[in-house]
Amino acid sequence: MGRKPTLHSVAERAGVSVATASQVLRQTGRISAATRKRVISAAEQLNYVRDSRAASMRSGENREIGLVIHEIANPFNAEVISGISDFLEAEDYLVSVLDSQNDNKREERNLRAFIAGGRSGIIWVPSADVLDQTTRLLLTNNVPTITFLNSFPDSPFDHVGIRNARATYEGTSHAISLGHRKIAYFGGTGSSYVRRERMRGYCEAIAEHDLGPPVIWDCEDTKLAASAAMSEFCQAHPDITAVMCNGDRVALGACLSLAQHNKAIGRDMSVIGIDDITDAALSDPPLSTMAVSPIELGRQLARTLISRIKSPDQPQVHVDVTAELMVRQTTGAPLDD
Amino acid sequence: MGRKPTLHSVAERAGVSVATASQVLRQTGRISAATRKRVISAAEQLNYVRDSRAASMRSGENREIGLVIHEIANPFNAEVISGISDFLEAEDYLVSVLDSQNDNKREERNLRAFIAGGRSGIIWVPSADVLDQTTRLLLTNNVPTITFLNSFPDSPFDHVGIRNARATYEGTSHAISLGHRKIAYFGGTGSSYVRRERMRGYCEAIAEHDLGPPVIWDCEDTKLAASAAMSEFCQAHPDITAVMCNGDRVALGACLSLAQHNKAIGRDMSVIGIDDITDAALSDPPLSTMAVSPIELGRQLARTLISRIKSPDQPQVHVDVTAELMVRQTTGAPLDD
DNA sequence: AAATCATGATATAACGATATATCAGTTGTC
DNA sequence: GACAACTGATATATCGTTATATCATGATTT
Repeated sequence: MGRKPTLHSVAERAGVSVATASQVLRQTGRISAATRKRVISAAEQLNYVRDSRAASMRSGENREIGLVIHEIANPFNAEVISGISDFLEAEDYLVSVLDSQNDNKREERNLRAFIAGGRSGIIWVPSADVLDQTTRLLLTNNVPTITFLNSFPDSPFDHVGIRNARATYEGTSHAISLGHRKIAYFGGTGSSYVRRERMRGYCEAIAEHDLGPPVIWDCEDTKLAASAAMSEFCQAHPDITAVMCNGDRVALGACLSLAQHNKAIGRDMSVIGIDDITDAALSDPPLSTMAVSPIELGRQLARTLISRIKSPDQPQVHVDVTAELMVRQTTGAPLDD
Repeated sequence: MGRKPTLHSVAERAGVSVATASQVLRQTGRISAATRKRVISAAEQLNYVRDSRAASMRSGENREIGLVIHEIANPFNAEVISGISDFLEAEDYLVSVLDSQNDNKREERNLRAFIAGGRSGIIWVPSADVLDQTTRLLLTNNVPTITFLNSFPDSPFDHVGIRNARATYEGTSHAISLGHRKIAYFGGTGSSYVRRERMRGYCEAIAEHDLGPPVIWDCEDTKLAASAAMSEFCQAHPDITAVMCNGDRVALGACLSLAQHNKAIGRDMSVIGIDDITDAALSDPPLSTMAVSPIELGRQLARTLISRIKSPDQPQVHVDVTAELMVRQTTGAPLDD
C-alpha cells in the first residue's frame, strides 16, 4: 500500500469517471442508485479520505476554523476551547488550535499558518502586544477574524469577550457591601485591554464610595507568582482587608500564601476572583468569584463568527458576556480593629 | 482589497513570471540580486502569504503536524502540548491541536481531518476505546503516526509514553518503605492501556511484600469525582493508610476530601500521585508524586516522529520515559494503631 | 418521424502553488 | 569562429479536487 488512495483510484475501481465519483461523494448531481452504490463501496474498500486541500482550493469552501490562543495551559482558556468546539462542531466546522505562548512573533507565525491554510475563519486571543503587521496580514488576506477575550487599540475585528469593567466593579462592590474599606486590585502585569478594563471597574467602585486612592499590586498571572506576591503584599499593606484579583488563578495563588501564613481567608483577608474555573469551587476554601460561562462564550463566539462569514461586509460587532457574582467562602465581613 | 494576493499578483507587480517569483520566495534556483529584491518588496507590499494547500499539494512537503488529544482541559495534557510544540517548532514544524473529548467518534473525525489536510505526521493520544476502522484509515493513507501516552492492543504505531508500571511500582514501594501495609490503588475507570499498566505496577509491589489482595477503587478522572469517591472510600476501607493514585488530578481531589473531613494528610492517610502537574507543588499540602518531565516527553516525541517521517520503513519504535519519585508532604509514616 | 426533454454520465478547465525542462544571451575554451 | 558551459529567466505540466459545459441515450411530445 505504497501511496494513499485518491479520487482517481476510487473512480477506477468503481469503473466510472472522477467527475462521477466526486459527485457521488458530495451527494450532488444526477446519479443512478447503482453507480452510487459502486462508488461508495469502492471508497470504503480503499479507505479513501478526500484531500481537503484540493477540495477547498477548488471550491473555495473550507469548513475549518483556526483558533490562536496565547496559553493553552491556562485552565480558563482550556475550558472555553471545549465550549467553542462544541458550538462550531454543531455547525459542521472543525476547530484547530495553535498556542502562541504569549509571544507576538509566534502569534504572527500561527495566524500566518491559518491564512496560508485557507481557513474560513479565525478566532484569536490577541497577546498583550500585537504587532502592526499582524493586523495588516489578516485584513489584506481577507479572512473573517474575531478577537476573543482580549483586544487591542483600534482593532478592526469583531470581538467577543467579558464585561470586564462591570465584573470587577461588582466584585469590588460585593466587598464594600460586606463592610470592607481598604480594598486592593491584585495581580496581572502590564496593560492589556482586559486588565485595563478590569482595573477601571475596580477604580470606579472604590471612587464611588470614597475609599481613597486605588492600590494596585502587579504579579505574573500564575499561581506560583501570585503566592509569592501575596506574601510581599501583606507586608507592604497590612491594612488592606480584601483583594479583587485579576483572575481565578491569581486568586487561588493568593489563597495558598494566606493559608501558609495562617491567615483566615474570608476573615483576615477576603479574596475575589474572576472566571470561575473548575478549581475555584474545588479549592479549600472554595473561591468567591465573578463567574463567566464558557458555554455562553462559546455560543456567542460561534454565532458572531458564522454571521461574519456569511456576510463579510456587515459593520463591526462587539459582544460582551456578563459575569455573575458567585459567593463562596473566601469573602466575608472584615474583622473589627 | 477584494481578494487575497496570490503568487500571480506578486509576480505581476514585480514584472516577472510566477516561476521566478516562486523561486525567489523559496530561495532556490538562480536569480539575480536585482529581481530578487523586486519580488520580495512586491510580496511585502501586498502582504502576500503563500497558500500552503497549493504548495504542499504540489511539493508533497507539508511541515505541519497534527496532534489529537482526548482532553485539552486536562492540565497534564496542556503542559505536555507546550513541550511538544517547543521541540517540533525548533525543527520548523507547526503543531495544531484537535480535542476529541474522549469520544471515539470525534477522535476518528479529527484524525480524518488531519489525513485530509495532508499533515506530514500525526501525534495521537488514543481514547480508551479506539475504533478498528480508525487504525485502518491511518495505515492505508500512509501517514506517519505516533501514539502518545496511551496505546491499544496490537497497535502498529510508534509509541512514546511513560513507564507506567514502574512508576506505580515505585510509588507503592515508597509507601511500603514508610511502613504502610494497607495500600489501595485509587482512581480511574475502565481499562485503558495506561491504567492497566499502572495497576499492574501497584499489584506487583504489594504482591512482592505479601500485603494481601489488591484493593482498587474506581472513580472518574476529575478532581470533583475523586473528592466524592474518597469520602466513600474511607467509609468502605477504614483500615487503608495509603493510596497510590491514578494521576495527580485524582490525588488532589482525594486530598480535598480528606482535608474536609479533617484527616491529617500524610499521617492519617498518605497520598501519591503521578505526573507532577504544576498544581501538585502548589497545593496544600504539596503533593508527593511520580514526576514526569513534559520537556523529556516532548523531546522523545519529536525525535521519534521526525525519525519516522524521514525513514517510513524502519521497524516500530517504543520509547518510555521514566517517572521520578518526588517526595513532598502528602506521604509519611502511618500512625500506630 | 422530427423535435423536445430528461437522465445519467463524462470531458475539461480551473484553484495556486512547485518541479522540470527549456530557452535566449553571455562568457569561455581550443 | 565553432562549440561548450554558464547565467538568469520562463513555459509548461502537475498535485487532487470541484464547477461547468457537454454529450449520448432513451423517453415523451407534437
